[in-house]
Amino acid sequence: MAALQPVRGTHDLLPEQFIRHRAVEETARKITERYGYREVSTPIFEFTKVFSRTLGDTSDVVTKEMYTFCDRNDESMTLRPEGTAGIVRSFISNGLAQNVPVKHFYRGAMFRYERPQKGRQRQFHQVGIEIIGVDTPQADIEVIAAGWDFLSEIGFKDKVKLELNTLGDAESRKAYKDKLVAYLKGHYEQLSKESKERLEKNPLRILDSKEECDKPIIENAPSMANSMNEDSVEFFKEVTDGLTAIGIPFTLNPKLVRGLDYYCHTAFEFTTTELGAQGTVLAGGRYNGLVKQMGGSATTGVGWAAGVERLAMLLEETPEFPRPVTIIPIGEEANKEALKIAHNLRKAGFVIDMGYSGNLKKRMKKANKLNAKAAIILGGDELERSIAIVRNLDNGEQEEVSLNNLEQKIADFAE
RNA sequence: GCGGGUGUAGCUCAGUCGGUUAGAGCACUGGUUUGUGGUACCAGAUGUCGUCGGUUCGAUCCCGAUCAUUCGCCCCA
Repeated sequence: MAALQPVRGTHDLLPEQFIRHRAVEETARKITERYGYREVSTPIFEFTKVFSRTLGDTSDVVTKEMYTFCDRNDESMTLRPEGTAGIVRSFISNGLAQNVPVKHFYRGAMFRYERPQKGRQRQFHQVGIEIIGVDTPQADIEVIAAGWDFLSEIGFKDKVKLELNTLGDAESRKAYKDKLVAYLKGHYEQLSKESKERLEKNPLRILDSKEECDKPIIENAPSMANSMNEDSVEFFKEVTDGLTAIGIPFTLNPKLVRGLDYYCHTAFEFTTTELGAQGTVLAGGRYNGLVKQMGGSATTGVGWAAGVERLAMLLEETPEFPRPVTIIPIGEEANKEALKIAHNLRKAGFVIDMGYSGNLKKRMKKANKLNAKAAIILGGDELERSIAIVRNLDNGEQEEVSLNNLEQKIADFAE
């Protein structure tokens, strides 16, 4: 029993599920392509240090959620828990600093050892984009706009809400962090157990706490905005002005922070209330220090990632599979002929299904279940006369068609 | 990693206050219709009642563990 179960937190994607995933991924690819993002694929595993170095050694992702193993050469490898680190590594490995700005789209499986629940698997899929090498707020605006267009295109315009914040540049961020920690230490005893831990690891996260006892403390905490230096304020203003100019609605959320250490300046999150606790559907931000931190020359980046499973769940309708035309041969001779006919029709671009077994009735049923548009019935009698019966399965009308005209006839069903 | 719920047919779920042949709907198979689907009617098949252990004369039902799933915390896409 146990051996035949999929590993905890992993799932098979059968056709009905997969077609939803594909709709999400393809929409993302198509829309971001309009913005000039080109698809790339980086390995599903990397040297462990690619992630440990970049995600921050205190983040939960690195400390307890990575699938890390030693290969036969005793090198530490890790299944990627997110996409940005791999994209940045490939940016450096391939010397793409020559080609900035680099605009890449990616999709694929990510792995995190977490406790599974709705919208949270151990193997899950993300689509994402990164633009590397543009320092100005235009890139932030473009990236957010691409995300917004993508979500609108799959029909979630009214289901998601864009929240926005700025973490400021390194200087502002450090200044704020110091101020916040000093403040929180003054209220240490009243903090929740979780927040006491966070105070060491990632104090900004406390702003996001849902613990009741933390809330009044957070209310009166020094605000991030007051610690922003002039450059950071100006940068963020350009981002918000730009979004307003192109009509993308957003709400400012000064408590919005990022889980991974490499983010600065713009942080944004598209959330929904329809998925329970896992409401974040697409999130990202700017990461100015990341490329350098990984060993490249100082280059800035912005990007986002979206959870494919979460978006697929939000999809109201399952997209339709292409409707086939089913060929139903009866008898040995017809079987042989059907093989050729099917082959030719497929080469001509039609979706052709073949009824392989059972009597005519069974095969008709099967054709109907596959939502076939038509059935081509080919028996001994028909074969002798070089015709086939073409039956329209939507209205039940059928007619005899010469084998020579079959392709033309099937073309009538194309629409 | 922590706390709660759930686990019975392929799916959705009922049920047994612990008692010997465990049910329904949908789906499936066959038939009414021997070369014509969708509708209708008739008939049929299907379960180690998640797994392991305990209590008991007897456990699918009670207890424990375990696995999975789900909700929340945590974290995050």
